[in-house]
Order: sequence, then C-alpha cells, then structure tokens
Amino acid sequence: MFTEYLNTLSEYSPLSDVTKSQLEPYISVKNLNKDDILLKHGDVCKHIYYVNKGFIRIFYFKDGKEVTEWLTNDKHFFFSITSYFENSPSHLIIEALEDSEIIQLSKEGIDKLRKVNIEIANLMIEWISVSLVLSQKRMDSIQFETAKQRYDSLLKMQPEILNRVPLQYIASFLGITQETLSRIRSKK
Amino acid sequence: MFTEYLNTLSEYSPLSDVTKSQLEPYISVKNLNKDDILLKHGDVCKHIYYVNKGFIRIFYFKDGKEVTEWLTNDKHFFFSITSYFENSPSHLIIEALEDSEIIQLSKEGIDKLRKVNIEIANLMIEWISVSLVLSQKRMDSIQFETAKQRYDSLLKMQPEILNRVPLQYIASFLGITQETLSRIRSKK
DNA sequence: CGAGGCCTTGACCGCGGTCAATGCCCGTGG
DNA sequence: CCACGGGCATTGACCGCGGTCAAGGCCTCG
Repeated sequence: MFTEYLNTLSEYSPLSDVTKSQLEPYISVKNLNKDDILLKHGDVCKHIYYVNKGFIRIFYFKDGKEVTEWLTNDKHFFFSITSYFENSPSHLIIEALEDSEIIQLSKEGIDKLRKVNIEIANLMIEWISVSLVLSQKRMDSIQFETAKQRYDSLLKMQPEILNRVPLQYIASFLGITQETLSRIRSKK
Repeated sequence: MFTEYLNTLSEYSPLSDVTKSQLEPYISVKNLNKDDILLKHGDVCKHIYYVNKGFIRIFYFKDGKEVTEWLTNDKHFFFSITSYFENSPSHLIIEALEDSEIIQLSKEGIDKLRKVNIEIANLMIEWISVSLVLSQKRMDSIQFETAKQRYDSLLKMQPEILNRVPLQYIASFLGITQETLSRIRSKK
C-alpha cells in the first residue's frame, strides 16, 4: 500500500521500512471531482497533502475578492502553512480544478511520530526547509520582478498550466489582475 | 556557560540537560563593533545566530543598490535562509548597526546532532516553522499593504527601531525608497 | 570652514489597478 | 436548430502609488 508515495517521501529524507510501516496508518486517499473543496474556510488544516493526479488551487477571500495563493499539479506536496502550524482556522480554501487524486498524511500522525522517530523528524525538517526557501524566493519575485517577468518565468516553469487553469486564477497567482495579464499576453 | 541562551532555545522546544551539554561545544560568542561584517557576500552561512545585544542588518546588492532584507535587535534569532539550507554562497551580507554581541550555533553541530538527537530535530522543526509562518506573513504584507500601512505596523511592532536604524535602511526593509518613506513621514 | 553623509522636497512618469463596455464561447431550453 | 444567457477574456479610459532623477537643506566631524 502507498509504496510509490512512501518512496517519494524517502527522496526528501531516507526512511527505513519500519518507519514506513509506522506512517501507513496515517495515510489516506481522497478522490475529488472538479470543483470539489478539499479544505473549507474556517477548517483547521490537519494534513499534508500530495497531488497524485490532478490540479489544485489554494485561495482565499480578500475584500470580497478571490486571491489565488498557490496552484499545483501532479506530484507535488502542499498544505495551508499558517493553519497547519498555528492550528488556527484556515483563511485559505483548497479546491480541485480537475478531477484529482490526493494522498493525505495526517498532522496527528506526523506530530505523534516526529517526537519519537528521528527519521520522521528529519523528513519534516527537509520538507519545511524546502518550503521556506521557496517562500523566500517567491517574496523576492513579487517584490522585484515586473508582472511580465513573473508571467514569463511561470510559463517556463509550468508551461502546461495555460491549458489547465483559467487565466483569472493565473493572474491572481501572479499577484496581478485579470486585465493586466490580458494586456501582457496581447503584447507578444 | 550559555545557560541563558540554552534556556531560550528550550522555549522553542524542550531540551534535556544531556542535550544542552551536547550543544555546548558548538556554541560560541562573537563580539562585533558597529559596522563590522558578520557574514560576507560569497561566504556560506554556517551558523544560526542570536542577537544577545545590539542591532543587526541583513542586506544584499540588487543592481548596484543595497536592499535591506531584515533588521533585528536584541533577543532574536536570524540566519541567511537560502545560503544555510542550500549550502550556497550567500548573496546576503550581515552587518552590525551597533556594537553587538552575537551567539552562534554552528550548522555543522546542528546537522550532526539532529540526525541522532530527536530533541534537536524537533527544535529545528519549531524554528523553521516559525520562520515559515513569518515569511508567509511578510509576503502578504508586501503584496497587499500600502507603504504607509507597512510603516505604521513596523512602528507599532518595533517603535525603538526609529532611534537605532537610519531611515534609508528602514525604507529598504519596508520595500520602498528613501524618498517615499520621507514623504510618508512628513504627512502626519 | 568645508566635505560628505543623510534626509527632504519637487517634477515627472510608468506600472498596474479600477470601472465599464464589449467580445467570445458554450451549454441549455424553447 | 437557433436564440439567449452566463462565464470568461479582452480592450479602453482614467488614475494613483511609488519609482527615478536632481537639487537643496542640515549635521557632524576632521
């Protein structure tokens, strides 16, 4: 069960077979249809998720408007950082943009195991340090790159996003309005 | 030795006496005069630092101009995130804005111990997750708040910063130019 | 007293936001 | 099968925040 998933975890930090079997009880699969909600506003994020198949959007409402915080497709991990760590009701909403298969690892399990299993503690360290570096880089790009530069590098990193995600979400993810994205795209 | 410092560490995640004594050999103190450089451009960040006394600025050069990435005073931890985790030459420079006393914990020690000592692994998790939440909040503020809002909340959080840090550094830390900060300040 | 660092002030401008109108595509029902 | 309505994207007019460049004021220190 979950062999492929557990191997993916091991790539971050090696896990012994014993550790893998300790994790198993805390892993489950969730199948979502397009437009299904994985995490509602106000819920506490109690899992670290992995997109086995599909496309996921994380967003929230700001002054009545949707702000897309993250877009992620196959084979990536994600979770609501603040809600997860602070155990606070999430202002983020997680939804499926396509029919998706999500593998989830429960926070309850992670927190229990990381106190006694050092492999899991170190997995956690690798995981969140990658997120931290990513978060820093994203901040840098929002602060110093123009909207066009951000769009261009998104296209380079994830070209398939254009066919799978509505432009309004991409715009919001880039930190700009739909109109601005449209103007950027028309000039080239 | 370093009792107070070790107790501060314990506040993040409890450390037994055994663990504390394991950490000791990797702790050292560095005294800096005003304008001294703690980490040069191109060096790899090999410590997690703690300001016991003084004021620290982290900055880098962007198109020939200094960008202040972080300002921190007494009783806070800091390090060059990307350089530390990716073991890459730092594009950041760390300098003392006042005579300062820095306590440093070596990465070599942390990495050695966290593989075998679960208390230290968990300390590291608490540490990084705090940074991660902070980083997310900072991104949010850069993306959605106006320069004035950011200035006002900085004043609320760290009022003493005004007396201890030149305005040009504060401006850059807020993500704006010196001129814009000056205009904000003159209107009130 | 003069030089240099730091801060302020003014003139100008461009990126990207807002609001509103229009275009385009597609699914549904008469 | 076509007509209409709604969701999504484009386009235009306008504007404000904050950046750039340049000049000038004010301290401090040699």
